Amino acid sequence: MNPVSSNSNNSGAPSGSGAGGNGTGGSPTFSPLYQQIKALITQSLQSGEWKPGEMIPSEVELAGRFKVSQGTVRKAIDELAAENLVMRRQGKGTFVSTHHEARAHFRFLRLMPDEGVPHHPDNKIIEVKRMRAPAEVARLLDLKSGDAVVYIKRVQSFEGAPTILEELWLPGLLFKGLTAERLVEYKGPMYGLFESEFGTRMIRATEKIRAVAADASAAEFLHVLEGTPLLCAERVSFTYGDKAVELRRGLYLTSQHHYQNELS
Amino acid sequence: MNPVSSNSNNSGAPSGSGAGGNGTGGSPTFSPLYQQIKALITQSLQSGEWKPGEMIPSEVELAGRFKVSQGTVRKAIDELAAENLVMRRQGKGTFVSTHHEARAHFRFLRLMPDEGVPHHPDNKIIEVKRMRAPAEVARLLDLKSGDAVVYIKRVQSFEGAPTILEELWLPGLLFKGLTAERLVEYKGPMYGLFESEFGTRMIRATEKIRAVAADASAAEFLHVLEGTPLLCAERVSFTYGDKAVELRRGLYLTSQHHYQNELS
DNA sequence: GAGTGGTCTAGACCACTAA
DNA sequence: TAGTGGTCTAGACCACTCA
Repeated sequence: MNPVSSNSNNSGAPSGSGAGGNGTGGSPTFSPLYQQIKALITQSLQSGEWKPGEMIPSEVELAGRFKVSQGTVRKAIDELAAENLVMRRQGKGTFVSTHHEARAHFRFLRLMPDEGVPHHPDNKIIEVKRMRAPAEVARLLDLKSGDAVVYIKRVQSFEGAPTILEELWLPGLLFKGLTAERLVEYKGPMYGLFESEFGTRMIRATEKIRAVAADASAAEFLHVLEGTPLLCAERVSFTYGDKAVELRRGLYLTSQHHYQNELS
Repeated sequence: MNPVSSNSNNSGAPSGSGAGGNGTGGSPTFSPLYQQIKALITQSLQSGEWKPGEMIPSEVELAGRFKVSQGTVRKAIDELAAENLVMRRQGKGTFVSTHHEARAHFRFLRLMPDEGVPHHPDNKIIEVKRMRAPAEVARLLDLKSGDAVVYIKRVQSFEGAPTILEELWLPGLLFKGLTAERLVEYKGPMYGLFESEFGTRMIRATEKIRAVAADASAAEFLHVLEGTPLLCAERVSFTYGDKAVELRRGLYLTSQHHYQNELS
């Protein structure tokens, strides 16, 4: 239970040479105590010991469990909160983040209406199938070419206007029971489904954005002329441990919407 | 010098009711001590007491100056560092951030080559003039319609290939001496020039991104056919106090480059 | 060796939430 | 009233930089 007893300097004693037995085994990995605590907490999040939406143990309790001061636990949790893995609520506790929240939606859905308030999209599933990963998909998802993947194609509409044409590729091993029926009947963001039903939580993502011309197929789905400029966002999403678990290629019609970004 | 003595609980005494005289005047603004310290430090940054690239006083010295503990100063600086206003360097000190650094460049230049390492662009100034702000520009820059603005148009090339066509609007009051000659002879990022010569430091920005078709003019500058899909980024930049100080409209050719973004 | 930021502790009190 | 996170202090030591 005790974290790596590296430069142990605990207990009021003035200390000098560590009483914890250091300098022996000698794995070359040193890191601050709070980083070790953070890693331990992250493990519990990843293993599902504390599920999305649930409260994690209080700072005082974790401090006792890990045999460190509350301040050290606090710094660990501070970083986890900054990374949106947990959310702190004064007077209540610290809770595991979940995609079943309005706040999380807009972290990953950056398309905003030019005027008016954001609406939730209507989803229409076009296609769901299992297939072998093409080389490019395999490379981005860190799979072997030919490994099983789930392919999803859908259109999202705002106020009745088709606006997003999206294709997704998911590792087949992680999404065994994913069917078109389940996708269709599920209301809410897809990441919520992934989190609840498949235990895979998206933590962060990288996107590469380009402008492209609508081909015949895209033009039909989005009700525009072939050649219409579309915004193309290629996203790779990661879960705990920086493991890639989703490839998504979205085509956005940006005549009434824009991709909102903050630079800081 | 002493920050607002609100819920003053300093000096080892057990304390009870504040000795600092609270509950009298009663401005309804309460904030944690470290936030007040943060505001004071930000003021010094804004006023130029410590200039970009310079070291700010040490935590110990600031703690003495503000009559608070080092931990409180530390928390204030932690947040400023998180907002990229200052940079900490262990063993050396805390330094005011500057745009004259490779690190800062890529926070605001998100266009990356699809292959190979990023290069610095060649800039070609097309036009610089003073004009009266159109209504739309005035609105976004929080000016009155008709106020003086500086207008800049330029093309940026990577490896000889024109890739970015940019228009900028700057408040005339803040950029009085800005001339085409100065822009042409200056090497490096424009924000560096703004910071050094005009004392205006860009802190953060918001961008709205769309896909558009190249018009005749853009097509000519970027050496593409009219109608070619281009990525259009409309940026509003802010300095201290969330004051808008730049409007920028960029057209990006994304056949060999992409806009890189991180979602977290 | 002096000075800086970085880590860690121990303890106090405050602000908020819910029973 | 009890429990939670949030703030603040005081002091110790570590890791790094530089003269």
